Amino acid sequence: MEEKFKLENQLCFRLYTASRLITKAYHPLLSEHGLTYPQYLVLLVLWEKDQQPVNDIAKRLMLETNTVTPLLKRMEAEGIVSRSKGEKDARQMIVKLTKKGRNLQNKLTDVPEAVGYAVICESVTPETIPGLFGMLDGIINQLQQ
Amino acid sequence: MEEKFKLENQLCFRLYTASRLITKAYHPLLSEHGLTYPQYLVLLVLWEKDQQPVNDIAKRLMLETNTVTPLLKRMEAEGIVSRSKGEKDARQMIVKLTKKGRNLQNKLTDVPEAVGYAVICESVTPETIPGLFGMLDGIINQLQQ
DNA sequence: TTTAAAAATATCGCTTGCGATATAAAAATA
DNA sequence: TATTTTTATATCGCAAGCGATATTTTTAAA
Repeated sequence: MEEKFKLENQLCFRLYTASRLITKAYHPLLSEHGLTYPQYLVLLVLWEKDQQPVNDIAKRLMLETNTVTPLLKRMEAEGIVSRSKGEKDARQMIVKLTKKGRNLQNKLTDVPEAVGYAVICESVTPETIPGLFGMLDGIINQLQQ
Repeated sequence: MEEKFKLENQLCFRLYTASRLITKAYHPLLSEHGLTYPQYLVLLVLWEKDQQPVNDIAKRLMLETNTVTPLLKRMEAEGIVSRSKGEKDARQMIVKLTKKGRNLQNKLTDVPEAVGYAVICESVTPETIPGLFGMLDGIINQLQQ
């Protein structure tokens, strides 16, 4: 068997696994409030800046609109956001936090820290994380053509 | 807005995005041969060691069997693997490469290198990758309780 | 040896994620 | 102004992922 095909030598498999496992770590913290991880990401975006068109949210999360649109519809059904046609540009759908969506920030105040602690280990510490961020950002930049 | 909720400070979002984008980079190389990325991972596992029960494959990929079973069924339908009941243990399903499944290794010989080159950038080089692997392995170890 | 517990798969239901494509509105061009 | 192109969303179909649960077989315990 050639080295290049070994699972241990695959960067992608590590990223894929690490990503899935962290998302899993979020699960109990988020599902308690009826949220999924991608929905939480949408909230992070809207808490930073409310009232954004679908496209801006999708770009920020580097997702396609055909992923984000149904996601937002489910969040609308949950009463977390509202969606309304843009006034200047009738093509746009402006997404806005409801009171419930805003209040979730207080309820989730411990989540970032809890997950942060969960990943701390010998090779991942406050000192090494900036380097990790830099490499992941490098990969992301390289791949978003 | 608190720092802890900013998208830029989230490790998970970076992993999630990097993982998705690399998987996307694989897509044209794999779909050409009728494969998806998770199916390619199953092939990596079986090329290393053929004839494995579902559970061993799932453990190796750190996926649940309820993800792997349908995946393997689709691969069986494509004629890439065969599935048969274990002889010693009738609960097991032994997964075996077909000739087509084995031959795919030759057809995909350029894939690992192609994707490897695609991610090389200033912060991700042959010198820094071992450090990145170490940190991702640390996270993975930490999270698989 | 019955019975209970554990292990290996599988089924179900739901949310993502995305390629391909459609629709409607705005912008650019003729 | 009429037409074409671009942009913003949305729809469709399919393959993951996974929590919850069911089924079958094996192992352990009573």
